[in-house]
Amino acid sequence: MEDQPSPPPPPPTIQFPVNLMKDKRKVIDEMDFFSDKKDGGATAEEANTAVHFSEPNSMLNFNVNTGLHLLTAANTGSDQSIMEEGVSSNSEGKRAKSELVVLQAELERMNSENRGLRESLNQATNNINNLQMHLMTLMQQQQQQQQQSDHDSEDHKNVNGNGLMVPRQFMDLGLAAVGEADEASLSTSEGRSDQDQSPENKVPKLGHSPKSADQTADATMRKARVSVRARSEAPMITDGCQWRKYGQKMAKGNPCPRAYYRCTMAAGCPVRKQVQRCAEDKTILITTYEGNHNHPLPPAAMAMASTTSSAARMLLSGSMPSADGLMNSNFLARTLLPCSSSMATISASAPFPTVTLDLTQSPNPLQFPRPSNQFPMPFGNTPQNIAAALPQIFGQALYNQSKFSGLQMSQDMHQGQNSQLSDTVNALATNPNFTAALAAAITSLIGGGSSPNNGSDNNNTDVGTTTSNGSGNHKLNTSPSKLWN
DNA sequence: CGCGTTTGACCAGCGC
DNA sequence: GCGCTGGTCAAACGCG
Repeated sequence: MEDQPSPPPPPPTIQFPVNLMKDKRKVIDEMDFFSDKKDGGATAEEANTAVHFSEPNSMLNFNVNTGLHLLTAANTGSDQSIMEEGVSSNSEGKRAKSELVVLQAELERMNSENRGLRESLNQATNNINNLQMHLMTLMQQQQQQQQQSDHDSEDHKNVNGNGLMVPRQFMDLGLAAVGEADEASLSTSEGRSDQDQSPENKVPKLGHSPKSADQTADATMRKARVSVRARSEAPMITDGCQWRKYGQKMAKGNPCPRAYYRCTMAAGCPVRKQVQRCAEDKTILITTYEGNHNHPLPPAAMAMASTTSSAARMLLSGSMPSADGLMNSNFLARTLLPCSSSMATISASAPFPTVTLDLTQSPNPLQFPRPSNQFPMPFGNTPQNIAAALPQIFGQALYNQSKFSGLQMSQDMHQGQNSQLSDTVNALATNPNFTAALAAAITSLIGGGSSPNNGSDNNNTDVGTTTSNGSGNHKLNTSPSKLWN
């Protein structure tokens, strides 16, 4: 795929730079800095940035200082030019020129600051990714150990008695290539259909030969859904994909119509989503995803795909007909957010098994020490960004959950056997890096989500989408009332 | 004129 | 079989 270029225009497939570049509020702020006369605002912004990311301050300062240095140089130059102009007798022209030079210097300074901030953003993003990868690595190591023990116990099968579920299948799922490899791994390399899909674990009416197992897996995956609840006044959340609306229906029991969208990033992509406002609280936007993308995805979309596929897999793998076998939401919640609960719930009573990620709840349960300000960058504060960033936070967690749930089932919830896993989870949960990053991100998301100002249409920042994504969303934005009635 | 949205029609599944 | 509901299709429409 296209590696992200870093030219000034926002790369079409990368979320964060797009956010940064397109966040109009940010631009306005910068404009304010500009007009306010340099130091005040910019310094505050930089300071906040440094605090937020707990990045090596030196690095940030270095970046910023670079900008300031350039500014200083520019100013120096301007001073010189002013001095030179001063030799001439035309004071009016001199003043005008000096103003122009000052403005140019300001512009240059702002550009430098933008560069610095962008670099900070990239660093923060990398840090987040690194943390996720680190977490993944730990999980996989843990999982491999668990596998081995399970494998040993398999030799003495039924010693454990239950042998309900073998978590192995979860392990092989790579998060790295969620996009296209997602489906591939799902249908091919996992080889899960034969083992994992033991009759009692299968989704009803599915499962035959290995070949058909692929198809059934797809079909099943398409049945599994991930629902995201987020407060947003925008008609649709932006999640990194391009969507085309193909229908709208009035759903029973809800005065708000339900809109149907199809992924248009690739021909034949089976992914669909439904967007509907909550009947009780119309500020809550419920977006339900279904299916797996059959094409490469931008990072933001990959995150969402990760979420959906992970959730689907979780459902699939734990897919016993009964709900109780499927989900132990307490465990899931605990796994997901050790300091919170009930942000992720799973419903088996729905027509299709559905994972619901609820971002509408108060951030209070999160007791992480949070940065003084919100994570400013990768996910700005907008509802769209919230939704876009959400899977990045939860996708991994859900993915882990899927493994945990499988483990849990396989071990029949014996705490003794889970202790190792719990230790890992606890270790991760108490890892300052992990918790700080997670907390900052989540609090940012939730805090932003509940912010009343965020739903304004000008927040249609096309988070991480290809630039043309705006077209669909934009049009919807122009007539949000349609979805509201 | 192309593309995306709108919207009524159509179809399938389900319960009675 | 009938009606209800959810989901999809496709012609009409609107916008840039």
